[in-house]
Amino acid sequence: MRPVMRSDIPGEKTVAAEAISGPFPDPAHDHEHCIEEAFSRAERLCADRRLRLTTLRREVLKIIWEGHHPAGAYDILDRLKEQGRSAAPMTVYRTLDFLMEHGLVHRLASRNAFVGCDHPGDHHRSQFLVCKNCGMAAEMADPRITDAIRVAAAAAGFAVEAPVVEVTGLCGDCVSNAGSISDEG
Amino acid sequence: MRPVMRSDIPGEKTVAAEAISGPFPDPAHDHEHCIEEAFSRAERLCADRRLRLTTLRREVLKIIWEGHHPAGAYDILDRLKEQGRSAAPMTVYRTLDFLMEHGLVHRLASRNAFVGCDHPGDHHRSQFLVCKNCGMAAEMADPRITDAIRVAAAAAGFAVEAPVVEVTGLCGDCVSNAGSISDEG
DNA sequence: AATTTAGTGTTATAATATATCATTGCATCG
DNA sequence: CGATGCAATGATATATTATAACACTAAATT
Repeated sequence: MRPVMRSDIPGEKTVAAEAISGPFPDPAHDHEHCIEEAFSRAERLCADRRLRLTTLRREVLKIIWEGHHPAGAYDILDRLKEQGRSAAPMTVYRTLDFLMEHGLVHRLASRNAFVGCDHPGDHHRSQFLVCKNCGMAAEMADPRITDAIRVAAAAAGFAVEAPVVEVTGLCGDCVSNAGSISDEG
Repeated sequence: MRPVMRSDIPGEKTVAAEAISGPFPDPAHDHEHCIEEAFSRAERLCADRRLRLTTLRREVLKIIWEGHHPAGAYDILDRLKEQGRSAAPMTVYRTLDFLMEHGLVHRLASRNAFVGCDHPGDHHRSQFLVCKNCGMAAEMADPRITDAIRVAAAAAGFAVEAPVVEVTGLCGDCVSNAGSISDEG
């Protein structure tokens, strides 16, 4: 409920402060921490499932977690090449398939782009908010949305399997800064 | 929310019977009638707005309304060519842009495909159910879904502009016929 | 070590979508 | 009516996103 405010400076940086404030990260949050967390989760998940978190997979996961902006497959490819890795589109798509299969990243159908998931593992039903100004994406798992969809679908005799909910709009920061330049991202 | 039943034979064909039964059309419905209705609506809308419903636009709209299955841009292109029309991808995409701009068709981002809209005009917020077995798509405009999304977004300080809701699953018919062959479409 | 399987490299191509400029056709105005 | 302007279409080229198929390597299993 609390609006994201630029005045929330990370100084007394409790871990929780970054996690529970809402789906969008604070603009001033410690992103290195996000990345570290993403890797701990990925490592734990792969260990549990006896999966191989190879160098390539780590590299791709890292690139995706460079920001909270969805990354296109060919953007990822370019970054891999910059890092000296010989890579082709297949390299990227195969790796993304692996990461998606295990819930470590999601694909945004409305943008043909990929974004990291901060609670991988369970095959959850999530929704995405994507700011059309700064490009930031946030994931929610709101049961009221899921339920509303399931109920409406059921009324049509339809059995839901894979709901896609991707909402374009303006994030709190960009609403506040409305009118100013659009190069936040 | 009466289930769709094959026993609804079109004989005493009230206009309403086809329209209000739910988002999915009856499998035995009079589809010619759907097409006619789609064209009356398109003609009325274009007349109202002083738009030109040209031959090309009619052709594309007709192709899209050949069924309730989303059609890919290149499928539409192929059909146009079959009809003797000289056409290139641009032809199709331009025409689709026009039809979408005026709400006559919608694009399904999760399928890169286009489907006719049976209540064009208002810039409505609709949701789509797409059967993964028979491929049929149905449009809903359920305010509970729209509201749930808006409320959840607002809690994140996010202002909704364009919600994309596209649900894959099984339609009533395909749930009923579950286990049988999957060539309904 | 031999075998098997998962992962990656590589090349080619498919599928979807847009940019740009030329041409045609329709509407309107003088 | 013909000149003018603009909307629509034609046509060519190219960008962007994604997959197929096969060869090779590395890791796990025996």
